[in-house]
Amino acid sequence: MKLVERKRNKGISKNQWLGKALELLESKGFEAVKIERLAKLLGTSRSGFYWHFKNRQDLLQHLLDYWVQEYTSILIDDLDVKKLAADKRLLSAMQIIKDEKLTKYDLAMNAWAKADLQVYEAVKKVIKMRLDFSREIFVELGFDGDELEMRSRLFTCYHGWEEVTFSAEDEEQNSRLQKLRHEMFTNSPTAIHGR
Amino acid sequence: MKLVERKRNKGISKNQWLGKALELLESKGFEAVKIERLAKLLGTSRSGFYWHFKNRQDLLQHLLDYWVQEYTSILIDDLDVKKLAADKRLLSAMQIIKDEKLTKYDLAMNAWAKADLQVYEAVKKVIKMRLDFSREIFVELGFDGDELEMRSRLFTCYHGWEEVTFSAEDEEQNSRLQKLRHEMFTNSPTAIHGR
DNA sequence: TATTTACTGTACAGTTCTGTCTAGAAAATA
DNA sequence: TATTTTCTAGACAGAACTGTACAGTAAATA
Repeated sequence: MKLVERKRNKGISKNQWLGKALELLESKGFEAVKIERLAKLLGTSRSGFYWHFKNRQDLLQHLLDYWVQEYTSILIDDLDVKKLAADKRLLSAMQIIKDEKLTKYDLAMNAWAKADLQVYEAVKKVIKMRLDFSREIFVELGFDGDELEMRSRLFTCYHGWEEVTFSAEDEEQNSRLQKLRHEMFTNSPTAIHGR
Repeated sequence: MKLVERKRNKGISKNQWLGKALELLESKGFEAVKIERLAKLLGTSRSGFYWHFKNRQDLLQHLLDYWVQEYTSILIDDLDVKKLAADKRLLSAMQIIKDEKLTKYDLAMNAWAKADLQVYEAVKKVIKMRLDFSREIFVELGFDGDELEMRSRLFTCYHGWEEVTFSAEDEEQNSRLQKLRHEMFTNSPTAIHGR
């Protein structure tokens, strides 16, 4: 499923409605995703909307499905990434999350999840997928028990929220910090060698 | 400024409007903070609202001010915390953030910031305050340069989003993980002793 | 060519919200 | 006791939004 692409018919396609909805979801939150606003932004009337979707809830369900598919599997199921050794995989993941903006809709989805149980379940599932991905890496790197869990959480949480939290001003510094973070995460267990 | 407290008059006080608004902001997002809904939830008509606030924007401004004051300074300006040595201060901060739920409104505020420049500025300021707080600790612990920056960001980001990202099921495990995290953060520099 | 698919525009009824105004009323203060 | 403060209720006009219905149209397909 690729948004934006058209079936060379004439009017506003389903994907164009979804695309604009996603845009609005990100910039103004889910409560701002109004059919009337979408229509105005697309320069059309609302009637076409109801040809594609049953109602507003139906649209939101589609948005959720799209997000779960395109912003989680894309990294986790990437065959090229899977082939890599654990520490290269960790570095690669950091880079892909950044380059592909995989956390672009995380804020909106998490805020939405507070108000909608179905969204909450989806967000929970996505976090579990990401945690499992991280855990697999840290197991291969020789960690287990609390050490494994601590590192997986720290990695998952940081790379999920870095974009939201810090403005990416100094690209050169960010690249150095990423390398340092990678070293810290792949370092020998804190509990054994630490202190 | 304490919300909830009343001036033993009779009706719905300014703080009661603010309190309910904060509740709604957290659970449903800023777009859901509607005067009509607040009135219904408080069991009154909307007229009193306009006695306390100029309009909806005025209410939102008050919410923002309240958040900036009560959910950032409380830790950073805490005199008891300030007295502690750096590594104890780090541990203490972790605990206070959790116990006092200092990140309770972070999600809502960050989502709101996407749509409102004033909110964006406030959120940015809060992040800067937290980063400065962390940096001070890591300087005292002997870190500098990229190592200092990396640790400050990792700490600030993780403790800002832990609550949102992970469900706090196993309290005993969480406490062990917190200790491990503390050890990892206070460990000798990655770049020098690492590998 | 005839039919189906994929839409568009307009109109309607109904809900929820906004801000303003006016007429109170009870509690606090002078 | 008189006045001021702190509210409440109800009505109004208007904007924004919801979903439904219906008539029409251009492109794709049979």
